[in-house]
Amino acid sequence: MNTKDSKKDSTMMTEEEFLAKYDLSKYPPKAVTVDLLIFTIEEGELKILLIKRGGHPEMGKWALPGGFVNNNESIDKAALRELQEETNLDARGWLEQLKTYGDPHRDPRGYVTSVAYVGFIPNLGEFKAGDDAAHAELIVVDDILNGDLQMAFDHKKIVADGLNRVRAKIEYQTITPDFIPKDEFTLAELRHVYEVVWGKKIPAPNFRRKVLATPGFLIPVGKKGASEIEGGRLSELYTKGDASRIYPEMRRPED
Amino acid sequence: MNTKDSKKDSTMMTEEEFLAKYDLSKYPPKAVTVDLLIFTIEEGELKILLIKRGGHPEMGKWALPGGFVNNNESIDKAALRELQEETNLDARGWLEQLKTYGDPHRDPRGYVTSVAYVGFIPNLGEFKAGDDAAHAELIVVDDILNGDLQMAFDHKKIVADGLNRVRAKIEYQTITPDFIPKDEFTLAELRHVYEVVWGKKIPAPNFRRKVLATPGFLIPVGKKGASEIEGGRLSELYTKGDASRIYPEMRRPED
DNA sequence: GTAATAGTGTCTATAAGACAGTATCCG
DNA sequence: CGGATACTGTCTTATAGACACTATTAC
Repeated sequence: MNTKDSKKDSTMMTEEEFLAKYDLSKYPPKAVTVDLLIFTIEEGELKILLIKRGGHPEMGKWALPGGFVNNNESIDKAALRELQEETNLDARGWLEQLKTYGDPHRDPRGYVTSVAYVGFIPNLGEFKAGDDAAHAELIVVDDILNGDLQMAFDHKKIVADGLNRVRAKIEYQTITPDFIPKDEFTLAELRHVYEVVWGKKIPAPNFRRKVLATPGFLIPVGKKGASEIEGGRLSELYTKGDASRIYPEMRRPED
Repeated sequence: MNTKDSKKDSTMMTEEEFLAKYDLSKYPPKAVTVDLLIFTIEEGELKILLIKRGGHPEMGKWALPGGFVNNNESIDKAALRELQEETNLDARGWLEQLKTYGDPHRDPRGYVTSVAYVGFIPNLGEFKAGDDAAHAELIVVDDILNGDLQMAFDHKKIVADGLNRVRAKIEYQTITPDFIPKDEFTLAELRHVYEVVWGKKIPAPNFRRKVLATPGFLIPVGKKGASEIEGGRLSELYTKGDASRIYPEMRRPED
């Protein structure tokens, strides 16, 4: 680490240029926001929390909830704060960074850099009533991607990216129990999460074999629980275990 | 899409408040940078391009190459531009967004939001000589993570995240041919890429079976090529096919 | 009883791990 | 020829797909 040497080597850039290059004030400042993709399952359908824009631009169109990152908080922290404001819930379930979108033309007001987060909150319908949530609604994801719903900015693309992430993530991470609004659940309820997220039916016996063969995924409670739908045999209840990976991955049906 | 209705529903926020909330000038501007994690294989070792900092802060420590995002370019475009400046190469191989790091305290000069990109450039040693590359060097990744090399800011953490991404990515994406500096290559050379990135030995016969069983991964050229190392039988040459996924994934040895 | 769902068992196909044995090259 | 690497074949084990069959519940 001989800094003297490294300075002398700098034939292609003087120290002055180096400092100028790293002077924050000389470089174009940008707005940094977080956008939240909050998935939930309601009435057997995969939905996402959207807000109908009341101001311009893009007035009347649907947008992802979110807001600006303050100077005294990390981006992750800003995402959790916005989540709390939008849903009245602390981070239950699961929340992680998806991707950052930045382009001169995605917002007409200026260069907005927006860091998108994906999350999953069970039972969201009961809780959404935050300050900012006046216009908030749960919208069926399929209607966003394949319907004629008007989405603001590039938010339709972000929803598509987020859905891909969730669908891929549940193949190898044991996060699906967090998508169920109860601590104790049946295998049918867990299977239902996979079926709704993937939009595919899964053969029950093979699903059972796979999840029970993954050590630490599920812990049997020893009690029987009622099926959600009437009729049929009572089923065993399970809790989430401490394993985080499913290996080999859970396979997603093809068609 | 009745905008009149949605305005009337807005009991918790007036239109004025809404506009104020979305006025860019009222929110804290931040510097946005891109950081590049450029991996390469040189002399059988996995290395990454680093720059020894000639200015303060963190003078004398090693940092990821990168720079500020201009107002007339997207973040992706800025990453490609910096790549060109640092390596004198257009985007060969593979480059994708990794993650965004933003925290009030990660840079002492102010709130710097930095969008990290991971990439892989074969044969980098021959090309790195860009304007900004005066202090650039290829550093063995293991020395960064497990050695006593001094890294600036949170860049050690970013390198760790990037390595995990690359290691996971080559399990299911057919990007490894891009890590070889030739269009026509042998199976041993491809296997070598996996072994260096994972830091694990792979049984050759099983590797061969797996990659050849993946349709569209490799196309036999019909010629024989010399092994890199002296001695031994000549091997068949292959080109990259048009498949992008390996399914089921290539498994990474455990120990 | 019937209808409906939970759970078991099994047969088959696919894929991975391990490794012996053969082929082809260099010197 | 020997040494080295490329390639083939095969046996075993693990896992997935398909699906028949039994068990337990509500009515």
